[in-house]
Amino acid sequence: MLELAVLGLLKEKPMHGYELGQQLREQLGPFGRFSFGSLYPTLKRLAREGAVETDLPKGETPRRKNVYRITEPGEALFGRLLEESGPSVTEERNAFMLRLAFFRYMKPETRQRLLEGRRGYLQGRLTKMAERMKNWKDRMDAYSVELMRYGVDEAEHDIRWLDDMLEAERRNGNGTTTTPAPTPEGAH
Amino acid sequence: MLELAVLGLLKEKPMHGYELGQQLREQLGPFGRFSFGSLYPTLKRLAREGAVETDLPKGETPRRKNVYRITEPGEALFGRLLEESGPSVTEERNAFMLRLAFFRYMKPETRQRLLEGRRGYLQGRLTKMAERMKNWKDRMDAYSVELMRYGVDEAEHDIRWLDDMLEAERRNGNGTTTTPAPTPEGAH
DNA sequence: GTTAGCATGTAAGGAGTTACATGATTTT
DNA sequence: AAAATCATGTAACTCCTTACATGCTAAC
Repeated sequence: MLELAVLGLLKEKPMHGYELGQQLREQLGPFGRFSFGSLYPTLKRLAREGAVETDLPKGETPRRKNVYRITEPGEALFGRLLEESGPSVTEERNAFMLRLAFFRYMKPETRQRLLEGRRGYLQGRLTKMAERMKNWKDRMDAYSVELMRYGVDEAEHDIRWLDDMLEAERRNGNGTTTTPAPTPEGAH
Repeated sequence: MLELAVLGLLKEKPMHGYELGQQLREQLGPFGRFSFGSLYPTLKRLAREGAVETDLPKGETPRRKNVYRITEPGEALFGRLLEESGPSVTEERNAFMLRLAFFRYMKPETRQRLLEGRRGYLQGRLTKMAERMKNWKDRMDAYSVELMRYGVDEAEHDIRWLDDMLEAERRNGNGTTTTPAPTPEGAH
């Protein structure tokens, strides 16, 4: 999570830790909040692994602004983290939203896979919730009902939203790159 | 988090671990997903601490359905966890939503405090995002823009939603009953 | 000249996951 | 009788937070 976010932000431009922390808050907003207590160790680890590097003279103890930039192995790692998306990515909102922030770096088919994956997950939740609403002999209190209603509304809203994004994906050359699959669907 | 959820669910009725797991998924839906790998140890810990109990003969090795029920110390703990809400509760959606699921157990003033707290937090985010949108000389790609738009829309939607709930709180006697009661079911 | 924010870091620990392991019961 | 799902549990581990500690730099 943090690793992916850090690498993604460093892809845009080299930054020092504190600035990265600010960018994390600004850009990802509520979808992924990290403290400096995890950010700095993550940067050091990535540096140790060679995924990022800083321009320190030699064995200098840096202090005051260590600017990191992503390396080629780091780019490769970023790519792997971005593509390797298990079910957690479609099921956890924050994980999905973080990926969305880096959609521009994805292959069109990965984007589509993710969008459809999340859509499917939400559709499934919606079905389950509808069932649950029907046989709500469950004496639910007003607040639980409200919580459930919120969940249903959000799922419906997000499905529409995902559909819009999927359509936009299709409009913007999806056929230019891969996806040779004919898939003879009827007219639109 | 899990502790609070478990105690809250056991307040409604005694359950065994597996059933608790199902209820967690059903009732809390996407706002808080827990695995059995954390649920069982949590139950054992709560039992050790005396917050929940099961009706085991003596030192029997249970296996197959251990029904737990909340104890008085457990109720007290639940109450404490519910009231002791730091900024994380207003800032983290899942934490807030979990509280909402147990709103009926809260004092009206706690409910109001929480609703207003979250409203304030969202309002603050909205202001920051608006600023950021204005000076978006930041060349943001379409996906990041979409992510930001989603965040703004959601915040605005949630603020309206919270306002509705706050008004409903005010309408329903703010000083009448301290517990709207979970429907006392006369059945056995 | 002192408060606020910038900048970096570490240690201890909390809270949960994944993966594994086992066996009973129900459904097909 | 096989497969699914019910039911419980443990061990190792991941990831991140909290709290602490330090010192610089800008603003008031």
